[in-house]
Amino acid sequence: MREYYSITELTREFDVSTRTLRFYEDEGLVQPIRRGRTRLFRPSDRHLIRQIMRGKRLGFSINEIREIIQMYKEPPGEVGQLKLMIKRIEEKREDLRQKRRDLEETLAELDQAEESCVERLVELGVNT
Amino acid sequence: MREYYSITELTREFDVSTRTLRFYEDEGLVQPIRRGRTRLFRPSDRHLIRQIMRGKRLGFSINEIREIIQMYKEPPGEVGQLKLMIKRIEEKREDLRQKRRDLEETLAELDQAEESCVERLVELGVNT
DNA sequence: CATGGCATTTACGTAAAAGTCAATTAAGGT
DNA sequence: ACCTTAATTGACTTTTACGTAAATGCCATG
Repeated sequence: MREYYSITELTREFDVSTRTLRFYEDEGLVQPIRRGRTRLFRPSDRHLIRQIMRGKRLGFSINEIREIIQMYKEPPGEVGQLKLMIKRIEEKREDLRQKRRDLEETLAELDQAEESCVERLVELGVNT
Repeated sequence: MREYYSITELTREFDVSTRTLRFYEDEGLVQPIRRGRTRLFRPSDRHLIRQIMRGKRLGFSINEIREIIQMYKEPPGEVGQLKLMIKRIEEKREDLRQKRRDLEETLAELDQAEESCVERLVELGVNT
């Protein structure tokens, strides 16, 4: 496992701009350490970026992503906090399950759409 | 099946503002007919709104949603167009499959996070 | 030491997707 | 006819998530 990644390495890996990664730092989503002024991203930062990108693809806002990332961290020590966190995790999961239903429905409709197209091609006597 | 829906009925059903529905009309996503100045939404418009909301929850932009909606429409008559559409549909499906992978991974991590919390509670001797 | 090539900071810009507000207008009840 | 309520329009504003440009720093290499 590499110790550090440069900002440009990560921009290439995740296909984002340096501006974006600095923006995530401003937002407190990642905390690369500094050597002088240059940022050194650790594997943990890299993993966070991976999670951020996943969240983005799923249409979560930065704030939602921040919430989700909180959930991946060490569970809190206090009982009330723990119960609260479990509740929030359950909410997010419900959110994701809704997305999954949306996703399956959309996929199904696209399947149908494609079938119509293929049928149409057959009608037109195209050799598939 | 109802013939027409008023704008406010639909704002209630989908929990959006009138501004939003008018915005979608401006964007050409729905075309309610008019009686005088008031909009009458047909079941097809209602269905479109349902699809729009689904797309939004999945993080698609208005433009992407517009593209997807195009795909649900009648397939074009020309062979080249048909093949192009099939290609685009396949692309969107790949997009959705990626989202599905993201979703499953996120769900799995949340499962793990919750488990950690529950374990923690047990350690603290909380009667679950 | 000058050149090239990333990095950084600061500051301003912008597109998307609505929200908000004010001024009208139309429709329905009494 | 009048009043109220709901709907419309248009203009302006806001938020999010970065983009972009300018000025400058750091450092390796010829």
